[in-house]
Amino acid sequence: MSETCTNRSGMARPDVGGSRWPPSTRARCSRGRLRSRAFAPAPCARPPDLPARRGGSRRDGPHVGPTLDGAGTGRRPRPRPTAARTRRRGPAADAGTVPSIMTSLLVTGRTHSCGALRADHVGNDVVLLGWVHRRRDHGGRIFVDLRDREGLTQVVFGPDIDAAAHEAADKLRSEFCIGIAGKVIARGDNANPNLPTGAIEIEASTLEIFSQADTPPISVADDDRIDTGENLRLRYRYLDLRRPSLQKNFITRSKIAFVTRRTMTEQGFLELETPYMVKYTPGGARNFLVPSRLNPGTFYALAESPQIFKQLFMVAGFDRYFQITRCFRDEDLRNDRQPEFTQIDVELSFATPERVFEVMERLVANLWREVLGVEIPTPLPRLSWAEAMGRYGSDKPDRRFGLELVELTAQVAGSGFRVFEQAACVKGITVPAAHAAPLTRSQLDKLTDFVKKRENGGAKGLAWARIGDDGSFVAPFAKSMSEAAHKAIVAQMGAQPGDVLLFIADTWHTVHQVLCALRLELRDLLQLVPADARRWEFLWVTDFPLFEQRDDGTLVAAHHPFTSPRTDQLELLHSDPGKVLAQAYDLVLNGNEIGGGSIRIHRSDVQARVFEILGLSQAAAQQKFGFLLEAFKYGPPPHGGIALGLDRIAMLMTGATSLRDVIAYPKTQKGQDLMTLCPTPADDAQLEELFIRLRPLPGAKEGGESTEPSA
RNA sequence: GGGGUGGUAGUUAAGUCGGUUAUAACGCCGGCCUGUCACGUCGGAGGUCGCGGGUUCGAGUCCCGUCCGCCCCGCCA
Repeated sequence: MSETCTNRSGMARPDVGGSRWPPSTRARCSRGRLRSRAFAPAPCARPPDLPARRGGSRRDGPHVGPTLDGAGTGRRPRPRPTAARTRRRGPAADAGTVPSIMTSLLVTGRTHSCGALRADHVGNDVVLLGWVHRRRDHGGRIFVDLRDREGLTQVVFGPDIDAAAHEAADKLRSEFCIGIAGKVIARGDNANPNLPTGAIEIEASTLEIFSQADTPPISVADDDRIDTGENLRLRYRYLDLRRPSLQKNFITRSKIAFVTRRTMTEQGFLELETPYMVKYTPGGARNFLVPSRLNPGTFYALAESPQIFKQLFMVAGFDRYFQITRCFRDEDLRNDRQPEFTQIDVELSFATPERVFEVMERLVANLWREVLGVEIPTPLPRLSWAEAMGRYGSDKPDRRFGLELVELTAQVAGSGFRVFEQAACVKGITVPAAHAAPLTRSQLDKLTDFVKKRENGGAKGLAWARIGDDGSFVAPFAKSMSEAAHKAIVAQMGAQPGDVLLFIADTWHTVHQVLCALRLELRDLLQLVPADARRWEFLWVTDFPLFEQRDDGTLVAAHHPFTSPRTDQLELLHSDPGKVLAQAYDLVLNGNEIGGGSIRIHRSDVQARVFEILGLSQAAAQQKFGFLLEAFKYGPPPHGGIALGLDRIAMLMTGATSLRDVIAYPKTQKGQDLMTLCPTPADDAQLEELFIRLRPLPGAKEGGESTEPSA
């Protein structure tokens, strides 16, 4: 990267060219004092009418709370907004003119949420507290949709209901935070069937404005109607989070956490905590580093996961552990990846894979039943890694649709078609006639381009065939291939008239990678999974390979180095370690990996052999994991566990399309928090205390530019 | 590190081949309105076209650089 010095300041002020703050705030800085006076609320003169006293209160005049212009007559000098950028709305109350809290509806408290009232409540005197969602002013009637996290309730103001409250309601604007007191009345013919509270409304006798609001940069009321840019949403995250759709997500997320805690506790698991600041572990995901002031020159790492600590809990005899915990990984972000994320972390002693599955299946069943009202049949289906790869080309197959991969290598041997004959592996997908209509010649050309792309696996090409109504085999390469091969392919793929057959011939790896990508592309292209279909295809993928081979031929742990081989394959560990299968498993939902785990090694001889295969010397293993190996000298129980990605589960359960919609304060793709403008350079004094000196930053000019934030 | 895509009023977007005063909707401000519920209606204000540089008589538009958002590869369970 060549932009880091400017980049450093850019981190502090992402939009270096423009002003960081919206015009309204700039206006506030220069004219705030004057404007504040104009909007100074009147002190509260008398206690509010409490609902119980409402009957006799109207004559006394309502408590109108602090109003915008005192008496609302505009007698106070009100500076005319002259500059283009001046906003109408000033900041909230000046200090010193805050109304006495003793007179506030705050003291009365709310009687109901804004989503609670129904026809049954007609006649009740109620107090509601919330935000102005929308205001509709008809002169003699002002309607306000009052919003809190539970819903919307229509409040109506009128001169005949309460003149002063009606007059004050004239000043209400979007997102003012207010309280109202009044009587629930039936709406009769005017009921709004689109609102759960639509059968009733509140005739407001009291209005209290807790705080005013500038015109918000994000329209809370329009919620899903306007797709506000991600940068604005993140800068004003607290407004974004006011949107009912996001509130729903976080209410769901909270339920998920609650049901998890209850279900795990019911199953005998203890909720135990592990440190976030831990020993740096090389390998795996990149760690965030935390310098230690008390130990100059040394660093903690932020935990990638509680992995080792939960295993030590097993050594400690806690038997069953779970934790809803944050994990930190300094890797590039994605739509479904954040640098800090939350895991449901689980470990149990005397574990077998089935015992882990049983526990997690109960959790899944409870979550879907209690959060979504959906029954998930258990046990969940299982598929070995080898079968998943063979049938779907993926270790996290989306099984909401078919299009399974069909092995054709044997069928095309000796077919005469060189492209197929010479390939190490040939596989195909059958697109049934019912879905094949969009696969026109030009569309097939596009799919050919698709499979050639590097990110999709980089196949050399896509071979296709169409089965004619008479069963004929129609393909560009048909004449290059024997009739017998046509028949063999059709038979193997179970092709019917009208079907379109797609083939990839290449290395085993390429064929599976490409067909996996192609399969998912066809899912979207042919709309094989309707977006509104709430289908939940869970799957355990089991028996992962213990090791993966790197390009240089060395083996690395596919899961992590403490993963146990299958007990029936300990011999292979010596004879052919590359073939050893692990007691490792993933939980997959609709093509998303939502969890993964393994049975751990508890035998020191097996662990030693695995380290040996990984090329880890005894000394190196001792240095990295000495404390764990030492612990395993003292009677470790056989154990294993799993971690579920809470964020991804929340994303799928809420139907959110991004992790950012289920994480309250997420980071951007560059890992920045646009609301707090983080990260920022550190004070030199702070660095000095840590004995840290910055190296020249990439792109820095000689002599170095200031890295101080310019804001 | 790489590929793609976007940045125009408070917001969401349009802006043709480089050419008059940069449009629209919503929002905002003022007036009217007693049954709306995305209220209606009349009037008004509102722009550093992300930023910097260049080409040109002339740049929102073309070129170079840069910042930021998003999607993806690499990376990462």
